[in-house]
Amino acid sequence: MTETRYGKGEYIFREGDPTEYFHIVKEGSVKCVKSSLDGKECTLKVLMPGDLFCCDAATFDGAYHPGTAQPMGEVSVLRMKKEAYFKMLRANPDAAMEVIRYLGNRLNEAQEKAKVLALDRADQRLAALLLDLAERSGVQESNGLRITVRLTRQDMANMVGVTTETAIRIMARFKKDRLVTGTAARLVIRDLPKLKLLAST
Amino acid sequence: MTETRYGKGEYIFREGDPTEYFHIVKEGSVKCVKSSLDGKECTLKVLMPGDLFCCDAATFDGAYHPGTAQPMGEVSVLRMKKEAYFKMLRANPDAAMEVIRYLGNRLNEAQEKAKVLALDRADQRLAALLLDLAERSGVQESNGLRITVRLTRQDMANMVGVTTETAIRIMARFKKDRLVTGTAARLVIRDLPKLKLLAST
DNA sequence: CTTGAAACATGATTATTGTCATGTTTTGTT
DNA sequence: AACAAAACATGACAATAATCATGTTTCAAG
Repeated sequence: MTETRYGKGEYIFREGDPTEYFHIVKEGSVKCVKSSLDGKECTLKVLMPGDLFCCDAATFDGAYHPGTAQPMGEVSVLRMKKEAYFKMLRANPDAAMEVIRYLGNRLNEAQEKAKVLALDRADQRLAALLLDLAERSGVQESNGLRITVRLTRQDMANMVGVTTETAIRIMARFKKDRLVTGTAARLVIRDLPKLKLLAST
Repeated sequence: MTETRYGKGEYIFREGDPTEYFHIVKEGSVKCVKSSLDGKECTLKVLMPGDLFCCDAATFDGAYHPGTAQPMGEVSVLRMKKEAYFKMLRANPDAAMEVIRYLGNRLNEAQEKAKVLALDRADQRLAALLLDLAERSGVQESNGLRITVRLTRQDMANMVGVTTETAIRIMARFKKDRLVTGTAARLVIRDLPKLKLLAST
């Protein structure tokens, strides 16, 4: 298990690269991105410390990465040769069962995301995203729940399948309605209950 | 491993039911459905013989089913108590590794689906659906590739996140453009290459 | 072979989101 | 502090898809 550091502008791996390693996030956060032929991008998930690179399940059965892993700021990643990892799992039923549970959870999550994309309006999807981020990376502050991952409006847009302009407009509305404040550098959720209501209405 | 048969109008399990069994499709096909609070439904996947109920990954780590499994016509399903299945996996590294690979593939598939829902237009999503079905259940016939799963326009709508009317209109256009013919009972793909082109443009 | 229900179809209208254009503010770097 | 680049913002307009209404065809059960 070796540790590697990545910085801004680098890639941990890119869509189409051969899958040599199994990865875990140690420090910082990592974006999993897929792109379509016409250049549009879609961010599947933001990984946090402890996450396996599940957005890249190809590690488990595939020769090539189906998406790109991009550091958000400075990150530190642990990695292990795929073969060694598989050997370890085979010798260690507890670890294998743990991975099965983990993948099952990620699969449920991905399907929940597909449901939201299929059925909900843009503002509901964005509300759902903010709730997810709040849960996974929020810290309580005097004026609300601050999201510690730095996300621009464009990042949010890519995560919920809308254009940057639409994300900006919806966030402006959220701000007007006092649901959130601030931008990428300092995003604070001010009214969690209302956001929850919106996401599920 | 016991075999159970289900017919029209029945459910194999419903969203919210406790997860007691692990399931595999033996014969026929099964719809995995999630619904939102306001009654809208979304079909995540159509399972075919040999498929694990992966659309319901909760079996692997969750107390309740996150979606409903509904037979499409007459189906036969194999099932096993969850505990017995886990015990088997724990004792059998080959089987466990197989499940890990399987879940990895399903996860990639779900993420690909999320990407399509996030970035593509309704007609492209429908084209992609037809291609997927053709690959998984198509049989070559004189006039094209017939899809053996019986799918109404409404089923298709639920699978790509549009309304029934929109699915009907798009299918009508596809028919006019000689990409497909027929309806639920007998759906035939007449121009696979053009459909592929549309799906990725 | 009826008959009722489901599936398919189509038009008119509205809601939602994308596109393009342009301008301001913030941020990070030298 | 000056500057460039990125992020944020907003308006006008177009495209896409939802909604509502209504009618026809197909299918399956009795």
